[in-house]
Amino acid sequence: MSIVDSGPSLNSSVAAFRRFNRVYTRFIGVLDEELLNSGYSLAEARVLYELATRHTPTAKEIAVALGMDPAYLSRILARFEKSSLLKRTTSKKDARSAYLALTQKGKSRFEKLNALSEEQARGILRALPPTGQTNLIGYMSDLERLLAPNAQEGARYVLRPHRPGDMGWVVHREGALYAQEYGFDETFEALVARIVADFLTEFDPKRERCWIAEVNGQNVGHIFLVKHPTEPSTAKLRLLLVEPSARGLRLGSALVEECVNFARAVGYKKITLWTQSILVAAHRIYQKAGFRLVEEQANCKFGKDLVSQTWELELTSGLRKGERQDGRTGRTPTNV
Amino acid sequence: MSIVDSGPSLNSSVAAFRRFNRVYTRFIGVLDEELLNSGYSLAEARVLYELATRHTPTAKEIAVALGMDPAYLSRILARFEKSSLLKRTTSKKDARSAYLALTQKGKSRFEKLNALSEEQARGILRALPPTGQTNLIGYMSDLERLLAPNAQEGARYVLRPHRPGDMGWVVHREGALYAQEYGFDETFEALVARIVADFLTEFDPKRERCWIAEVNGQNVGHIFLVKHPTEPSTAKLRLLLVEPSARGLRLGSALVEECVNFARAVGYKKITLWTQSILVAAHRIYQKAGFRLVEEQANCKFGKDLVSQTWELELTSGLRKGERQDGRTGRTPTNV
DNA sequence: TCATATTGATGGACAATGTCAACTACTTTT
DNA sequence: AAAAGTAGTTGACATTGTCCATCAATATGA
Repeated sequence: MSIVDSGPSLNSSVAAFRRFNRVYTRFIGVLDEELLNSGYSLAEARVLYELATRHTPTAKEIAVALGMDPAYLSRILARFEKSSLLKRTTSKKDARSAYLALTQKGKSRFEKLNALSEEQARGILRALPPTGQTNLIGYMSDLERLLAPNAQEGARYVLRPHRPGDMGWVVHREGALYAQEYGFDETFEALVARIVADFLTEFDPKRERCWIAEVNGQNVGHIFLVKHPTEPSTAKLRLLLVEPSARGLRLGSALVEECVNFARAVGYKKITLWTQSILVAAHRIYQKAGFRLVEEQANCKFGKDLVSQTWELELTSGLRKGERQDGRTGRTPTNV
Repeated sequence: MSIVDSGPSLNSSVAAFRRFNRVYTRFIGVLDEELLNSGYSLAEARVLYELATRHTPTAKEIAVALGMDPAYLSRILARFEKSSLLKRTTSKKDARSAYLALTQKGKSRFEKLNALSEEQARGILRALPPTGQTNLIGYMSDLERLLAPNAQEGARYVLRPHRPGDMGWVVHREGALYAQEYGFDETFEALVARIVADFLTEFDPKRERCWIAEVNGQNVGHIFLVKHPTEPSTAKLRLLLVEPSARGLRLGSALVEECVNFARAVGYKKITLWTQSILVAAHRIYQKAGFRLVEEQANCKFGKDLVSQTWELELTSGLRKGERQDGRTGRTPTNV
């Protein structure tokens, strides 16, 4: 067929790109159709959304945001005002424009519409298997980032304690990621499984903790702080991981910092951690947090020749959160 | 802000999903706007596209594909015919419908439009760095696959052996699902973690196996067959799970059948399994596969009062795949 | 076999959606 | 202070899409 491109990869990328646009146009069309039962047209619904989510916008602002004809918008706004969903206040700075704000009634109408759309989205997400859900959201935010690189602010992470299923997820990601990036074999995944099993069965909430990092409701990283098996005043930091998709958020440092603060708060005198020499990105994080490399040892593990390392951080020095031991800041430790 | 949901993670997934839809709606809008200089309306362009890429479609076919009002389509087609872009041939099978085909002129018009859209796509892709390009296309086709799962096939599953990361996934889903549906506590997840750790470290490929079920590339179920710890001629079936999203595909039976066939093939005489009385759906599957309940025992596990069960299947009877021991078929076992 | 749906396609009427250009009332620039 | 520009509005109008009724052909079934 002559329409279908042939040849090298840009062409087939173009074809894939266009096909996706067709499919997604259709998909959005179906979503929108369902929302049309709400009594508002699509254009109205979008305007309502912008009105509700912005702080006293002007008409211009909304027209630009939605790529909408100002005349058309003007009429929609007039309609909203007439049915008292909207109040306009003429700007004092520029008497030509007016600040727009929803009335109580307008807000409640929006809430209804919003709930409808949310319910719809929820339905779609629930119909997918959990990995499908995670992937969907992941791909979407990746795409979004590629298409609108400026509006990045959406990527804020949240740290939370572990929940049922999280330990399995930890094993899953450690196993998959280290196999993919460093060729570790399945004995590594088995080791992680044992570590988390022990963590769960011997968990001491007062002196141990796991943090899970989420972005957009998806797990993107984790870290553990556990008691040292023999030394009561020493804690072990374990299983630090940050998903490739979440790199660049300083999430690794945030996780380590969280651990160190907790360890200090519950009275540990020292934190040790065990890692591999090839995990260079992690070393920078440990270093910045004040850990020092104290031991190296070559060994053959996880199907690879590796050099394992032990790092330590003394907590007795009176250093506070944010201060460094690596000498890169000029500040001297002060009192506690 | 009152629109932004708070609370558990499905909500923030929903928010991400909706945000993406807004962003992409806008993006497609911009793309479409540019194409409007071609002299054809959006609807016309889409119809033209369908006409060009299908083999002598009927109007119905196109209306369905585009989710379009048949009357509206009818008018567009009439316009096309009038400007001789289109030829209609009344069907001999059904004189109500007509086969549609572009004329030479129609094809050339389409080519122009197509070239325009292709140029546009090319422009967008070229503006991205090469990795961005690859990623974009990758994310798009992944998304597509998730949203429009293989239409003609329906939901077909694939069974495959385990890969790195799969054991973690097993723990994750067992932990999350049993916590959610039956309120099991974290000791259950710990138990599963130990089981899979042992499976990995003592794995005997000749006599043991794990099957992972996939639908659309997403894990949706699993099962394990392992050696009995003491009886060499006995196998243990473990960790059968089917995701809620994949129920109704007879996946559970397929997984058990796979296990039983494998056990028979490598010479086991008996399969036992350990389960809980509350897992009723699974029992039907075991029963259908010929297992019999041989023992029940009340105990307190996983934070619940439970009755655990042992089921057995004898493999010595010469039964073959597909035959039953429950007497529901009239067939008598034949030779093997 | 004959009455009764059902289906594919179309036309009329009409509502909704969107566009263009002109205009008002202001603000900024020079 | 004139000229140019901007936010918002209005009228006229074209486009786009929807609903309903209808027609002819076909399928269904007592």
